[in-house]
Amino acid sequence: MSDLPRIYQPKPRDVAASTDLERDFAGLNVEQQRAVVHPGGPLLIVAGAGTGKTRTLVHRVAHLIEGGVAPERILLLTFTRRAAQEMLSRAERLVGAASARVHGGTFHGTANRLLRRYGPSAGLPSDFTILDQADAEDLMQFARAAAGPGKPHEKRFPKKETLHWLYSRHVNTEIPLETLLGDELPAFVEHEPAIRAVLREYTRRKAERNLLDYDDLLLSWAMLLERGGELADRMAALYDHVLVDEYQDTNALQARILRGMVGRGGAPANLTVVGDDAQSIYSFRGATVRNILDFPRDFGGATLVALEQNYRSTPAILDVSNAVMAKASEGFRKALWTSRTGGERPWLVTARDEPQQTRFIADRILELYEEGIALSGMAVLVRAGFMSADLEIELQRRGIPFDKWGGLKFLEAAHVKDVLAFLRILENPRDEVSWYRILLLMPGIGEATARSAVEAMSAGAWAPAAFRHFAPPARAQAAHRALAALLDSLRETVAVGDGVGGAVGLEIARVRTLYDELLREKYDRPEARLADLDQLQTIASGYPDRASFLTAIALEPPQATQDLAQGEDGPDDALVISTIHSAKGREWDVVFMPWAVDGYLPLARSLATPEGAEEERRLCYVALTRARHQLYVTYPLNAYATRRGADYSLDQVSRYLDRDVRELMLRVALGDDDRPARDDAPVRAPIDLRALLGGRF
DNA sequence: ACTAATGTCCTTTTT
DNA sequence: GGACATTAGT
Repeated sequence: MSDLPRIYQPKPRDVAASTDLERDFAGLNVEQQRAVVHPGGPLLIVAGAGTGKTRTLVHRVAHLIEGGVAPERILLLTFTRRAAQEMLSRAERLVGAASARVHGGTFHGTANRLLRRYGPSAGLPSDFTILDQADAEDLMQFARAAAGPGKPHEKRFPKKETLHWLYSRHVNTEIPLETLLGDELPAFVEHEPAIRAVLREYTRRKAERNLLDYDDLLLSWAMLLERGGELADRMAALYDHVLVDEYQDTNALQARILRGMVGRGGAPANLTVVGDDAQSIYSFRGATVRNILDFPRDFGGATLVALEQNYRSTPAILDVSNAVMAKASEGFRKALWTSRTGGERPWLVTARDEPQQTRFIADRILELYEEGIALSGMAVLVRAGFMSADLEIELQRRGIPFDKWGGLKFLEAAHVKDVLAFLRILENPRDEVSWYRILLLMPGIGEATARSAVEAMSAGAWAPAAFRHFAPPARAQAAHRALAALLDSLRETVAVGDGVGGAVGLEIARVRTLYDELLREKYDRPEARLADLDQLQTIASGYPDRASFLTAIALEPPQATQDLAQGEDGPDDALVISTIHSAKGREWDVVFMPWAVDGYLPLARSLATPEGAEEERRLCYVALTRARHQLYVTYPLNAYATRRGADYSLDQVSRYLDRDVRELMLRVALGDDDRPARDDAPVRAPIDLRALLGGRF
């Protein structure tokens, strides 16, 4: 494509890197250049969608290295590890292999790395296990049972998910517990003492079992820095420059970490943050736009650069996006512009019902494909994972390959978690949650037997023998024997395969000699689940050892099949189906946005607060601005959401597509034959009925 | 006393 | 389809 920035193109070998760098630098606009050459001290780049934010960051990294900063003394914090990798590989084309030494990753991944190294001097053993959210909630369940209110729940007590949400929210936002309870969960205010007891118990159990949840990773990092002393100085001295992408989606805790990592001892805070308040969509995780808005205050003397020239989308798409944000209630007022011209108005397609909406999208994808647009150049963006179910079936039926991003169910599936539980107790025999999970799988072992088994092991210092010598009731004896034998054989596998690539895959194979049988009994159609386990095995074989596999799977879940597919089948051409959240920072030639109805976008649940509704608007904006050339927004006229008690109909076009927005779009109605009827000449209503009605008196 | 089977409600977004 | 509560069955 001719309008691709040069930086995307492979660098000819015989051209010196610096020549490339200079030539490309000239292709940046004035604001981008300012950001790139900013010497030091805090820098805030407010970058609208598609304004070359990534390109600017890449150049800044390259510029720093060219200027003599050692690559390993640069830290690049991004939202996903993949984003970091993409930037670093682009930087490599500018300054060569040196950029590979730049430290890049997510906040959580970086916390993990630093804590394994510096934690031991602060009483945190380096072999901690990381709990993902589901694990953390399971552990919360145990804490709830142990420290919660007495057996009969006289009054409703919060469930494990709610307790975990409360804990996480408190840690990430630093809002006091009592305030959170009063504002968000007033029904549980009276339980505050019991809730505190449960959270204490939760924390105690994590410490006792050497477990860290996602929040602990950040919290420990922050606290090590804030405690001061030699350890903090050494961590802060690791980096000369810190760059943070997607700053609008960071939270208060992450801001604390940054304050600790830069500008220690009066040195200039060499911190660059990039973000767009209009794309802040992670408040449910405690992110706050305040981080961006307060940046100049938090880091004195900050330089501000605003990028507003859009290089991604056609003016027609940009106009619609801008119109959606024009009605936003707060935020930096800015409008993206482009020097390009042309482009068709985005379509607003009205379908009769969901099946017709689905058929339209599938039809259109095939048409565009035949016109020469690769499937991988198209994406379908939805508010929530379940909204693409019908489309996925249709695509499968028609043989259109697709990758689904976000809402990855693979690692959450019960059978995958079951198998992982075996690996986890090998890695950390004190992992009570995994023990329970495994024990309850076995026929003849129920809750009571599992509990006494865990107690016996705890008494026996979690040694392998403690389980072997546990005496189960008669009905559970066969199960106990089989499980003990498997665990013993797994420990042998470890001894043999230690340090050998593929050892983890072998362990999984060994686990499956027992587990596959259980799976077959439990499900009528186990094939799909068995295939998942095959895939898990393949993924695991790529890791050098069990510990790194388990850590990777908690921090950076493989993006479904695609990480795998790239190594095996080569570059498959596949359509992308993604949640809007997971589409952040990406772009496609053609974007479809189905379900543009009130209730789904905005999602009904999010409307409880005005802030929630505003975030949904930004979500809509993020989706629209992913499109380069063509944008199709669709909605069905008749659809129903089945909800407890009152089913409600989804029959209103999304409130964010108000009249001003719709006038910028091409109205298309689908007929009974599915043929799109374009209304190419939308006229403003020639008569004003309101005025006529009112004029009678 | 314990496990297995049945019934009921709910289903956002992610490190 | 899954998590949780309840009931049936051993």
